[in-house]
Order: sequence, then C-alpha cells, then structure tokens
Amino acid sequence: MQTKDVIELTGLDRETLRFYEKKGIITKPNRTSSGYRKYNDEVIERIKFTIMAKEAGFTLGEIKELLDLKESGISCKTGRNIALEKMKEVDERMQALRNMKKVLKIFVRECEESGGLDLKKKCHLSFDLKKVIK
Amino acid sequence: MQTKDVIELTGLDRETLRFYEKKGIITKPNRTSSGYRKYNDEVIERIKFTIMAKEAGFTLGEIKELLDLKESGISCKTGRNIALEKMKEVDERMQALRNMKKVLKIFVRECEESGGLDLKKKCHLSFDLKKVIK
DNA sequence: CTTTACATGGTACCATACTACAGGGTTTAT
DNA sequence: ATAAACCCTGTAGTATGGTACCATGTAAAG
Repeated sequence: MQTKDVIELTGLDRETLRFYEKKGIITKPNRTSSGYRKYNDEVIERIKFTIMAKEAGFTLGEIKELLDLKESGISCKTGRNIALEKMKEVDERMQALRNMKKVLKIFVRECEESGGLDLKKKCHLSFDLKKVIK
Repeated sequence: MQTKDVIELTGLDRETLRFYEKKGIITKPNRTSSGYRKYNDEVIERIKFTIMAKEAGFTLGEIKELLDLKESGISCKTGRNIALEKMKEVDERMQALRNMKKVLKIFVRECEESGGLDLKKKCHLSFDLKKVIK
C-alpha cells in the first residue's frame, strides 16, 4: 500500500498523514528503493482508531498513549487501569453531552412556543441553566 | 460583582475571563469610576453555559454563536433550526463516545483475560476495530 | 498610613492540530 | 517521450484556546 491508498481508505489527506507519522500516531513505514512509503494494514487500524477517539474528544497525545500500550510491554494491571481511567472520561463527556442536549431541547421548545415556523417572529432564548443542571 | 467574585463563582481564572471578554463570550461589563469591571449575574450564566458546551465538545466560536442567538433578533424558525443542527452534532458525538467505550471495554477484558491484576504479566492489546464498528 | 489584596491594559508566549506551499524526484499511461 | 499522477523533504503559516508576565493603579484592613 502506498500513501495514496492510505488516504483513500482513511479519508485523511497527505499532510495530515505525514503529521500523524511525525507525532508517532502511526509507526514509520518501510520505504521502496526510491524512498516511497510502503504501508501495511496495521496503519489503517491505527488511523481509524485515531479518528474515532478524536471524535470522542481525545487529544492526539492521549490517543498515542493508548496506541502505544500495544507495544509498550506494560503490565495487564496498568493497562487495565489506564483503560478504566479513559472510560471514566468518556462517561463524563457523555454527561456533558446529555446536559447540552437538554439545553438545546429547551431552545427548540422555546422557539416553537414563541413563534413556531413564522419567519417574522423573533425568538427569545434563555440560557438559564437552573432548568437544566442541579 | 467584581472580577474576583466571577472567578470564584465560575472557576475560571482572571486571564481566561479576559480572554472570553475579548472573544465576545461575555458582554463587556460596566465599569466603576476607577475602571474596575462591574459584572451582573447574567455573566455567570453565560460562563456556566460556555463551560458546559465546551465539555460537550463545542468550540468557543460555536458557543458564541449560540449565546448570541439571545440578542440577535433572529427568527424563531432560524433559531430552532440552529438548535436542531447542534442537537445532531451532539448525537454524533454521543455515538463516537459509545464506540470509544466499546473499544475500552474490550481493552479491559483483554487485560483481565491475559493476566488480570498480576503486575508481572504484560498486556497484549488489539485495536481491531472490526470487533467494534461495522 | 502603609501593607496586602485586587484591579488595570498590553504584549508575548505556549500547545494542539493541522494546512499550505516550494522545489524537487519517480512512476505510469498514452 | 512526455505529460499526468504520484511521491519526497522541509519550512512556514494558521486557528484555537489559553497562559504568563509586566508595569502600574486602586481599595480595604490593620
């Protein structure tokens, strides 16, 4: 597989792929005699994992940390603790998203109550979080 | 309320509060005769909303956009559509978080199966997303 | 009345995560 | 053989979201 194929399979662009290589998100690929990168399938898994974890709000640094567990020779106990820690973060983000959704629902309801689909009626939104949290 | 109180009530630091003022997240407060900022309660709501929305993965730009809806004189229909759009984003992020959690669960299970709490046993994690997505 | 706490504006700096070239070399299709 | 498509390294620039410091002014407490 060459760069082009990785780009096609992952949706990343060339520059970002390089950037991820520089950051250690993907391992340095072998090269052809002329210096072209030759990738294997593992890189696709790593990139897909990266994209997913980014969407879940993790930084490249954290993602690298997780990806590196694989080769780190870390103990089962430590690996497990890191994963459990990250799960806690995921739960916290989910709670934040649920709160946000509640606020947005109130927005939508307020909009509908005070003018519905009438383009001329102006909306009056509140950001009173007391309705939403605690 | 002066700066100190806002800091105490929101957990923001002085510099970040200024930064948010510069970015338009909070409206420019009135001043005392000597130039000290005098805040009202609204600023607290805006900041709390901002913190929550940030936790939910929104950028300051998007957050400002939402906060500005309140004063924009935008139509109900438009306001409602923007809120619905943001709700879609929230749902997408939630899906990403659910996927991430699945991966992390597999991590934890693999760790437990291949050594449990034994600090000497090394873990061998896989990132095979085929198990998780699609 | 002076020390401490709090405030001001302004500038510069930092990390993260890209993004956009420039100036080449290589491979492949026609 | 030559054009199109692909690849290389390297550097510089951008946007976001702060953070840190400076020099200085104001207010409140002992």
